[in-house]
Amino acid sequence: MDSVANSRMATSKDVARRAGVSQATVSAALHGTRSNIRVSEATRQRVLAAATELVYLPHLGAQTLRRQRSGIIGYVPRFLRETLYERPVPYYLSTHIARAAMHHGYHVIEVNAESSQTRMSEQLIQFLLSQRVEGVILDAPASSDEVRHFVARGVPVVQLLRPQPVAEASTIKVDAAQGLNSAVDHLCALGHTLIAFIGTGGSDPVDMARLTSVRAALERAALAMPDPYFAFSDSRSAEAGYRAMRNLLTLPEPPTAVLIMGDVLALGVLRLLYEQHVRVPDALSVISYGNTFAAFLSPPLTSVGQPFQEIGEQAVVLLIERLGGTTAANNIPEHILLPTELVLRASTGPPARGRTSP
Amino acid sequence: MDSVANSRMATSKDVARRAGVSQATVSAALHGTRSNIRVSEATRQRVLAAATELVYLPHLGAQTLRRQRSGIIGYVPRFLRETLYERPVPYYLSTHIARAAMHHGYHVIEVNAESSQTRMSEQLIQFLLSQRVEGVILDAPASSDEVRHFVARGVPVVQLLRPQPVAEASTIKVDAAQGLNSAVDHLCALGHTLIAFIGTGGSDPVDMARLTSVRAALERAALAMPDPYFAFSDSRSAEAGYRAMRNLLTLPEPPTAVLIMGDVLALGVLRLLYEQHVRVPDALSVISYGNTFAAFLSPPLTSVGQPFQEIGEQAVVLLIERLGGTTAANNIPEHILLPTELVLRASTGPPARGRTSP
DNA sequence: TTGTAAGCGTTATCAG
DNA sequence: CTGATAACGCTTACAA
Repeated sequence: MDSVANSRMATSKDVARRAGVSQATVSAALHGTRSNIRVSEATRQRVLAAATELVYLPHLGAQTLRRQRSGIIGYVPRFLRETLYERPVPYYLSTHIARAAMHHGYHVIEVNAESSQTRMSEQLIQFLLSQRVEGVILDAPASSDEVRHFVARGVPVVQLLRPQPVAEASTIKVDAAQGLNSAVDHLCALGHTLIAFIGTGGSDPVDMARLTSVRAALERAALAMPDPYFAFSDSRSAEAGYRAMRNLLTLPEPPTAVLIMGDVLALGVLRLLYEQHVRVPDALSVISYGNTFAAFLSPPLTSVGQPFQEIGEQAVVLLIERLGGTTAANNIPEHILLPTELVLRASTGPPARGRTSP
Repeated sequence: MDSVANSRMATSKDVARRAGVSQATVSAALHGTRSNIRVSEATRQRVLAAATELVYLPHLGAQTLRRQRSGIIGYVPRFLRETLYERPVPYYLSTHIARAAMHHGYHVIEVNAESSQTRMSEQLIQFLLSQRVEGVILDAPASSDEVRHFVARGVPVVQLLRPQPVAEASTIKVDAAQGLNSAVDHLCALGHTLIAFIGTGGSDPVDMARLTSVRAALERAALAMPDPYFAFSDSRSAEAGYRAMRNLLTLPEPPTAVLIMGDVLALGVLRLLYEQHVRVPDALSVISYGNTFAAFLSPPLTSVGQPFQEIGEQAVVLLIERLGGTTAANNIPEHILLPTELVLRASTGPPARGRTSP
């Protein structure tokens, strides 16, 4: 049991009294060399001892108030839902961001309750601003207004993966091309000639880039597939994947391989295939884009992987670089494009010899 | 574009000046009736207008300093890892906790980077304490020391799911019995007589309670299974599930149904079954305990569900109740036991007539 | 109904 | 090398 008990927590004044020094000395002693004030080793030890005895912990609010910085960066994952499968990406980023930030002496506050009511989201953004975060990382922000909430107040922003067009914000995107090229090449090398595509249609630049990459890779392999082999879903849900795959199986010549633009879509695809007794990869090869939980499915999916750790770390670095500049000094946004990479697993193999159906 | 620009954020003094009133009036006006000071509707409007024009947001640090409370509760998920599948529970709780807290006028700070080095965890706990959280919710704390870090400083604690024995902390547990009873009954009603069990051995009270519940239910159904049908794994990982299931399939009379004490274990089981061409539920019925992502697997698993929303909400309620008492008044810990419930899906069916193997 | 002033816990400046 | 002192932004007695 500690002697402090549950009364009021110890303050630096308490530590000062106990060590027989002034409050200022306590502050200097605890911040080591970071302060330009020097304190003798003897008193330094005395202060440290007093601090541990009183289990002293600085009051972050007071610190933030006095220095003009909080040492906190905000992280806003988007489209969080009840279930992890609906949007798994933010979860992965979260730990990498927190870890990287800590490494640089920052803490992360993540805003964690998404709801259909925008009001709540605004409340959460205000929470970050009221905490005086020094910068924020926004994962696929829903609107450019959301980004501007921060930039308008001079808070540096890094957008991830699906950025809004806001000039003042840095971005980190992922280049789908390499990974998808390798995916197509991989399927061709296995001997596939009937390759289908499942993805969201829409005009989102990220989605369009993926489609373009796949089309280009197929053409390069002299395998341009006719339109019916491209299934465009209206959402990224598992159900959409289920429906898309069902349609593809009704084609006169069903595909022997399918490229799916998202692990969640793939979830639905696998469910349909299981129901219909279509074995993977014996009767159909499957590759997903994302590699969030692809490794954990049955069978484990060959997948185009995104470098989540890099994304998280770079996001922190980009942000912290900008915090160095005193005012609007070298406060210019940067843009990073990170490569993707094919991860081979058990869901791809050579096409079946005869017919594909059960 | 806002007029504030990126200089320094507006303070209540700025608002006061702009509205032509004193700082105190601003405070009173913004906190409505919560302050016992009344302010005329006219000036109130003037203050509000000024505040919005300046996009004023209070400085949480200053507020925390002055009132002696932060309005923040901490949440510490445990055993977070890189991948969500290794411990999916915290993720579910997170949004429910945040939502419930906000509903009660609190914010949640979640500590998000777990690492093998304990040092980092301590840093994160100190972050919460330095933020002067008013209470914390600990999900399955790793050690009782971790709990005591908080109670020793008079910070109320609610432990979830796998509590440590610390008298001062409230707990929320789930009662596996009902759900597991229903699970066994469900399998019996379908005609199963060879039911296997996969779970961690160990002496953890939660694990033991689950095993006891299953044993009792089986006996009540006059179906006490011999020892080889109980597979005890050394971990809760997918690999452990994979190995356990592989062993069960080598039994002279393989089971026609299996109860798995965790969705992650089930992940490995499904992978093995897929590899071995054992169809679910045709050749083997599968029920998992947990219902975290059971719905998303192929086939969707019948699962014993835990009431995550309730757990999150109750945790917040338990905490906030204790914050009301001024000092060590009615500051007594409470203990809640919530029921579990069987959720039927596609992974259970009648046993196969003939032999079970491919 | 409103303004004045003090103080929450820290740190930075300035004397000693 | 160390001690006073002021100030960060806010709320709350208390006075007007």
